[in-house]
Amino acid sequence: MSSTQGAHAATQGARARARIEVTAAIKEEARRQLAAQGASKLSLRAVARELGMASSALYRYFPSRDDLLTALIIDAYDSLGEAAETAHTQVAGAAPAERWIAVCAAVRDWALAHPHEYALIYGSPVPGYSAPDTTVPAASRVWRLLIGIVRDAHRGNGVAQWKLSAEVTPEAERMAADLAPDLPPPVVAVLVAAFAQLFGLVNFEVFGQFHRVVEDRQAFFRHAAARLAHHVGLVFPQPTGTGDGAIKPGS
Amino acid sequence: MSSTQGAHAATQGARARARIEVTAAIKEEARRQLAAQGASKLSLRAVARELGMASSALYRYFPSRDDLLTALIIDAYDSLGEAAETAHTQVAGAAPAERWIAVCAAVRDWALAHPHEYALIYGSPVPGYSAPDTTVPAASRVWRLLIGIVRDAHRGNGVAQWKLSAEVTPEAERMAADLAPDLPPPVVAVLVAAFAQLFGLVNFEVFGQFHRVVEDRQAFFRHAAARLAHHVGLVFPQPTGTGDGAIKPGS
DNA sequence: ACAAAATCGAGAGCAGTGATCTTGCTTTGG
DNA sequence: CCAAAGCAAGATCACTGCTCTCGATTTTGT
Repeated sequence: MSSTQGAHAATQGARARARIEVTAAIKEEARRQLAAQGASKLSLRAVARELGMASSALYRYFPSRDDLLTALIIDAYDSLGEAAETAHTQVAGAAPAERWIAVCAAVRDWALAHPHEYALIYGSPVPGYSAPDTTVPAASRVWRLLIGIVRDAHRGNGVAQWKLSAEVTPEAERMAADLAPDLPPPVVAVLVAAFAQLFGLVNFEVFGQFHRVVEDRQAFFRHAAARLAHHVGLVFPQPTGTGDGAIKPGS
Repeated sequence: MSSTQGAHAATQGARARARIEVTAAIKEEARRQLAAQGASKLSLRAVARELGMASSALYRYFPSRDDLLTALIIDAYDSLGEAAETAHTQVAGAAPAERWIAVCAAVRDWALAHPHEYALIYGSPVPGYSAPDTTVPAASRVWRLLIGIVRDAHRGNGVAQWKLSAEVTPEAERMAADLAPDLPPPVVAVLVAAFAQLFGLVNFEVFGQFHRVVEDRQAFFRHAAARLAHHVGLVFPQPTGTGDGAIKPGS
């Protein structure tokens, strides 16, 4: 039928190829409805209607509505991860603190551009259950990115001075062993917290909690992200001065 | 019918009294279903069924399902605010930093005890739109609490040393004028960010994002809340030492 | 190459949902 | 005491997720 019956379509029968095409079309339309009306109004029947097929036919591709949603969740994680990675590679040469901020800003930008998909992955889980383990690899891309930045800083000299009188708790050691065995446990603990706090900032902005509170949200976020970077120990290359960040809490 | 028909029920006719009783019963049953299955599975018909009334009768009390939800949202904000305030008064005499941590812990505890109600107010907005302005007063109770703590610290001597080379941005001045004119703008800016970051931590924990990452979440949260307190400038009364917090980033 | 097996699309149908409308009944208030 | 307003119930509409069956097509085994 279509003109795509070229020479390189030999991988498995034409039926398998049609299957992934239809699957992609379903996800595409679903994503459109998701972006338009949100996850709660995503309707299998409406997707089928828009695609000109019977609603029952959809169940050949996704066993249930929740399965469609988890597929969209994985895609959203990947989309966010890719956006973050792209932003990161574009500032690959910069200091770790700059890279940290760039990645944070990329996360924020993506979230603001795709609020409903963001809500799908970092808002409240839609029906009430948590996503299956298949989402884990896609979800950890941003994790890896930020951990890598701190690791680079730790190896190189962009590193923080962490004169840590901070106790090495057993929990911090556990997390460090799991996530980044080459980093000092207190740094890992702070990093994990910073990760959650980053998404707290994005959450408040995307979900309108900053309405009538913060106006220049771009600048506000940048400052907060910079403080977060400073918090995990990343220092900014200072043109003049002590080499410390702009904000210096404590005595 | 009930035994509550005492002498002080003279306020308005018995019909008005029945109305608020039925309204309360509806909200109670709705809250039960909400806690049991989450907001997406909250069904008007099921509530009516459980209450032994026709589904259409419910619309005399709540014009739509969303109106019921917003009523629950306001209640949830109030419940959280009350829990936080109770926790705060119980440590009224303590140092600001201790009180800060107590309030943060109360927020976390409440969220873990009422995950679905928490998701209603700090997760992604259920249908896709943000709650109307009627929720604002109830929502700001925790805000006021934390601002008050920092204000107390600023007035008293539990205060932070904020040797702020931090620039006073116009946005920070705006927020300070709106939220706490008596506080230095940079403190207000950091406070607002800390607020969002606090709920980022709670979000990750309630929504399972810390699964297989953080195990001893109680201790982890306490440390993070302490760092947040330190971040907004609150210092801990140190038995011995410099008077600084346990964690000292920067040079 | 041909039959058997797996896959697919469509339709009908079930149980459930939010919301509206009409019809009587009860309480209220002049 | 009787009209007016508030209330509950039933029927109904348009919609949802999901299951099942039944032909038609494709793939696969021999």
